[in-house]
Amino acid sequence: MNVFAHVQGRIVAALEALKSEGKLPADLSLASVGVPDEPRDPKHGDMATNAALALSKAAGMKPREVADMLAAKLAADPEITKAEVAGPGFINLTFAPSFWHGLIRDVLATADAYGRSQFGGGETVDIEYVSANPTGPMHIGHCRGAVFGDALASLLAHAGYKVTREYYINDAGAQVDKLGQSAYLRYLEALGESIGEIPPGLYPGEYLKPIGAALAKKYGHALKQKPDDERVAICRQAAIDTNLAEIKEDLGQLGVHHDVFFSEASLTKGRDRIGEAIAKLKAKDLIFQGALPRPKGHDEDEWEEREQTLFRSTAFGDDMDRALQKSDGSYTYFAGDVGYHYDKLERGFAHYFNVLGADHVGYIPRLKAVVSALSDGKASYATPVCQLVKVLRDGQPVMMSKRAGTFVALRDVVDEVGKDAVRFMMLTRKNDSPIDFDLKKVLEQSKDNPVFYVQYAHARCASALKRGQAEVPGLDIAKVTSGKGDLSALDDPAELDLIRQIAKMPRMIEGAARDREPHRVTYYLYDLASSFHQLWNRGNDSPHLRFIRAEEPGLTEARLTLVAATKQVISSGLGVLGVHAPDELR
RNA sequence: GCGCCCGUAGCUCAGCUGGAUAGAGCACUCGCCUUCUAAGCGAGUGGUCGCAGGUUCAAGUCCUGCCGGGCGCGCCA
Repeated sequence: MNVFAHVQGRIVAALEALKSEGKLPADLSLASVGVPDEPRDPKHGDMATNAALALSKAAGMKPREVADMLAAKLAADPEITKAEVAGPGFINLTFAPSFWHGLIRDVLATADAYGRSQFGGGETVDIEYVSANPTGPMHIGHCRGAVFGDALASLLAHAGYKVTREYYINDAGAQVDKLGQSAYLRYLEALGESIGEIPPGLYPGEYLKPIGAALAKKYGHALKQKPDDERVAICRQAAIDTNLAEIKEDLGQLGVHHDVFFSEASLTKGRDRIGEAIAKLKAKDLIFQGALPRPKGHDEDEWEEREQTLFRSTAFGDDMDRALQKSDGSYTYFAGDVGYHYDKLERGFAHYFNVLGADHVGYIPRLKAVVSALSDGKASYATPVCQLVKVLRDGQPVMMSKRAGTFVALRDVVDEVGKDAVRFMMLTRKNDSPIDFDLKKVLEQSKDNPVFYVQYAHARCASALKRGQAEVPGLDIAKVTSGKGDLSALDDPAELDLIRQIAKMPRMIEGAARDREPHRVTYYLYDLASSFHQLWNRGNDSPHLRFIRAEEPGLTEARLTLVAATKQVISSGLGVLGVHAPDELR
């Protein structure tokens, strides 16, 4: 149950009643009546609605006038104990404790389904993320997009969308040819030949050595006899396969899984989807032969004008038209993306997401142009950008340089701090803000470390339930965890605060899904954990507030039911983030 | 030069469909352990929400301009 939507329904019903009583104009549109909000100041009650303010103009009445009528109507609702008009025309609502107790029962009855919604209406969504080139291991820079894309995917799934997670493999083009050449050198090396330095432009990484060794084992000296392009093709495929397997393993350790791995090379196998896409664009008069203008910031003498096949992306707001074929006639990388998006559109999703790294922002206008052109502007296509991750150790930047081979491998980080910490920390910022990721801090077991703080709250819940069962003889734990017990003893303001926090989850999920902001889940969980820790510690100063009161089984039952509901919400919230909710911390 | 993003407390950042007195953590000051985990909790100090206009009953939030910072910008991938 989403209590905010629930109360909105009550408000609309009250307004309809006023309309039929002739107290409000019968033709008054209630579309501007929003979801009630939680007031900033708790003294203002549990929820506030600005309905009177929003309607007064259309109703031709003073805001206070509308508010007074509406408040009187709402006060008659048995769940509402107080409906007061305040300020310019807000109505502050206070609910009976039984209203909140019902929510707790609902949480436990629906369990993991609490917080889920039908917001997405079963619409299909395709999310492309990671798509790291299979030319080497994953490094820390890839991991933010991986975690963000994965969390966004499960968030949307939670909010009622049907989600496909997709990875685009760049296994065609010049870079993978260079990869093949590099692997061939490592193969020669494995056969005992002296290869010297890896030439500039090729991949010098150590990770190609085992690939070369495997090739040497499989082919012996036979590869050397084959023609150049054939042996490079063999080495290329071997390197791609191995690298991709490594990438999948790295992603698996991070808890990231894709439904579809789409090969760039496959675009022109069987059917030539690049050609088909270009033909389709050509029919729309968006393809032409021409020369690109010299971009600003380039000297005239280093600029050579060339005639080539271009896509008219300027018709869609891009800075310049984009090349589809190189001067030698082969496709550009962009042409591959044209074919790929053509294929995606053909598969027919309601929404498309393409999670990109900060270094790809310049690429966005042409992607949007292609999708818009191919779908006649009909496709819903978004390209969330993940900003850079700055890796620190104890406040000091960890130097990263591909050339020096000192980039931070994703696997090393996951091995060092664990999947949960990496995932949670990557979601503690909006995707378009840069992140500082401190390897030391995420291992701290303290309040400074939000991962720990939230997991600790969950562990405390588990501990309280366990002890309750052991220490309170008459306690029926099944009654507690199913929410079937008597909750009337839950009336302390601190307890009701925690319940109100729990009540926010469904709305939070919908808002986060609507705005594609998984980071809101982490903030929510932090706040929820904070409310729980607060209540727990109230028991230090005021023993009568402790969850477990051996001499009062009824009270214990009610309080532990609240604990069980808290545990449930933390657990399913962490589930959206792909972070484990442990029953105890070591 | 152009495009995108960011600018909120000393620092790092939240702020949801515009709503009442702008929030959290860190840092700083003070208080709390014979306790269901003090691996924590409470209180206090601290802000012209970059600047200037505009829309609105109401702007940190929407619009315009400017200032400052980040990223990107030919057939690379």
